[in-house]
Amino acid sequence: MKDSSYKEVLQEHQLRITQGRCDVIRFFLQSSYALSAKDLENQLPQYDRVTLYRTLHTFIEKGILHLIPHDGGLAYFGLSEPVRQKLSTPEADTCSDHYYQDHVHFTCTACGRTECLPDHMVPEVVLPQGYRIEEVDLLVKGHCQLCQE
Amino acid sequence: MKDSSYKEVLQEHQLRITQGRCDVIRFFLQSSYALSAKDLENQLPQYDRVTLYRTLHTFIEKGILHLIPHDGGLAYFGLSEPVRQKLSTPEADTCSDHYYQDHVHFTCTACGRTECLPDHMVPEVVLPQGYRIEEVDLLVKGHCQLCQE
DNA sequence: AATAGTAATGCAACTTATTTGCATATTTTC
DNA sequence: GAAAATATGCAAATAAGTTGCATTACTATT
Repeated sequence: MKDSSYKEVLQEHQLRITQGRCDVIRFFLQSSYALSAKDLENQLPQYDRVTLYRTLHTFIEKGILHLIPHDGGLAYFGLSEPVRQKLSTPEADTCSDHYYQDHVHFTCTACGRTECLPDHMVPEVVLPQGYRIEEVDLLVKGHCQLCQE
Repeated sequence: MKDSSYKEVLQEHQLRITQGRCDVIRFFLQSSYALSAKDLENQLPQYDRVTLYRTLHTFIEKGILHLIPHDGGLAYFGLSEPVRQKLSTPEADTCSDHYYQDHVHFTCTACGRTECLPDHMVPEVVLPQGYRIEEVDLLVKGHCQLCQE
């Protein structure tokens, strides 16, 4: 993966290109799991904690990352699917954020890791009159493939 | 609602009956929304923060409350459905925790409140081979009935 | 009803997560 | 390459949640 792809992602979102932001995106891209601020802190010790937090916020705002709902404690983040696709298959047309809002998140109660399961769409939800749905998250807990006894 | 009902709930879960625990249950029962530790702290200032945290943990362990996944840093809690039903309609048979694990949670992005929608069950989820599902949460975000413009 | 055993509470202090203000350094634009 | 705008780092603050320990309150039993 060339740095130029990261640059594109940042530029498309009106963000300045900095080493830190590229490193953060790279780290997310390389991870199959959702990451917390703590994870960034551990893996990118060359950057200040505060910078990492601010980068996370900026990326959430811009839609580069999404927040993954969880039971409390740490906040977890995942690369948004359009960005991951763009960076994984640079040839592909970015077709922006067409449908990929809602997918399944899986948290393993054994190893504690959370992953996005982008191939599993969330079934249609019907709510009572008067509710306007903006986003749906399906959170599954259990044991992942690696943690079966 | 008589205090005797709260007592029953506590007794059924092998917990000592204290004023604090009764007050916490009452507060959850009166609220249509999920509550955080902060909410308890504000509404029940006669109790120490630590006591409220411990009460929440105990109630989660015993199944009186359930944790509600959430985007932010705070943990949110809701009365578990069998308990709510028992306390709302004391005549009804408690038929314990038969099916009521998985329901829909709705968070309003305008007023910020989260509510349980116990009448909306979570649809069956199918994951790839090798995953063992233990629990499913469906989290919907949007505007609630009171927050339509 | 008194009591002994056990569990719950309050307080102080601690840890961990996250945020804010401000001075400095880095990007971008012209 | 200089000016304007934005990002970073540091220090310090706030906020959420936890732990240890002494004290108090509940419960089962006398």
